[in-house]
Amino acid sequence: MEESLKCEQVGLIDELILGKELAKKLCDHLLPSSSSTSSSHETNEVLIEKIISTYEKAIAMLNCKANVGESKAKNGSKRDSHCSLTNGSPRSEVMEPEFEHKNVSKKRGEKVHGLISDFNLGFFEMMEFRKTMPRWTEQVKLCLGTAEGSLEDGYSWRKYGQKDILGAKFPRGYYRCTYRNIQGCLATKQLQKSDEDPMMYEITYIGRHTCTQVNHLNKAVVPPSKTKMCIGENKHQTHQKNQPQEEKIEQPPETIFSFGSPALEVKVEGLDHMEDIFPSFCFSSPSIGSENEDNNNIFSYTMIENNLMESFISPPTSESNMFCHWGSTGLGQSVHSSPSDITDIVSTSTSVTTSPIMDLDFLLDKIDFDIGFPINTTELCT
DNA sequence: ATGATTTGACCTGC
DNA sequence: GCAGGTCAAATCAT
Repeated sequence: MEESLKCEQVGLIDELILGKELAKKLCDHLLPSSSSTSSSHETNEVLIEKIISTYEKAIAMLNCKANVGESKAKNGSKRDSHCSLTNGSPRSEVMEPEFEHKNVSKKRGEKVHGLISDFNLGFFEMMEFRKTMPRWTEQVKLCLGTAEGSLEDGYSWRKYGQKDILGAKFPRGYYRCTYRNIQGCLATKQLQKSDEDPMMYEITYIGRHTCTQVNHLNKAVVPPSKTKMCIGENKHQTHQKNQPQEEKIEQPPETIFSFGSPALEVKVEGLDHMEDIFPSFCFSSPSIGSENEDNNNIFSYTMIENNLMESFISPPTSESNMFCHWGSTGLGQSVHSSPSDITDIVSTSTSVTTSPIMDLDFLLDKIDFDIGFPINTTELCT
């Protein structure tokens, strides 16, 4: 049993490595600076197909493993026998032909979800996954004249519920990633208005985004740093008037971020590791890169899959390629965006750049698990 | 017509 | 049994 698991794991790793190699090859073909600028279209197509096939195999392996494991693990549960490739919804039932339809809630069993997630986790894996999802809380203060919509964090959320919470004046809003069904992204957040200060919101994020949303790179909420971050030109006026900056700086592990607009102030709590939020985009600066290097190697498989596939398959809609340009040597590489660039980027969060394809250096760096964020946070904060 | 939000009902864990 | 979290039909907005 253990051996077969090992085999699967090795096979999975092999597939992923293969994908990486193929992506590199493709990069060589596509990069203008590469030796072979005369890229053969056919060859590129073949490489792309191979890459896709590689990741499909890897997914299949994961599915196989998941389906085998879950049926054993959850035999006692009311919801057993529902191991299928669902979109992750606990109440979604997409049955494989060989599975009996049992114990389906009268109401909710009626509607069978047609969408099968690319994420392809089995039902019970999903449940377990949710339990272990990273979870952190931010406190966001809105200033006067700022619409609630300004709480947006660069990700696209869809509200799926609202609930009165015991002891809270205001109901709690439940949001999930808009791309949940399309890309299987399980990220959710809960928005709770503070009792004391209606302008203060507590946002609880649950789970990482595995979807490909480019907006968040422009508006990213939480660039990891152990110190306060100020992005933008208003870095000295972005805090609550009655709260000195120094006081906040000395409050690790809570992290406070302010943005170009004075409208928002963000505190982050409950984070053990910054990579919990940005598994693929650890905002390490060259100056702090070394100490965070280990953490930066953490990379979500689904992020690889989603981003990579999206890059090759989807039409180029990237808004932030200039923001994501890594040097090919990886971690802590040269910053293509100067602090002033970043100011521009943040302040024009809705602008769209016209870079035709996702930067391949960027892609490769991700594949190399050497992810660094091109912001020198310490410079910005001084 | 399509997608997002609202809201009452349902499910689960404590 | 209760509270929190989620679903999904109904409704609203574009």
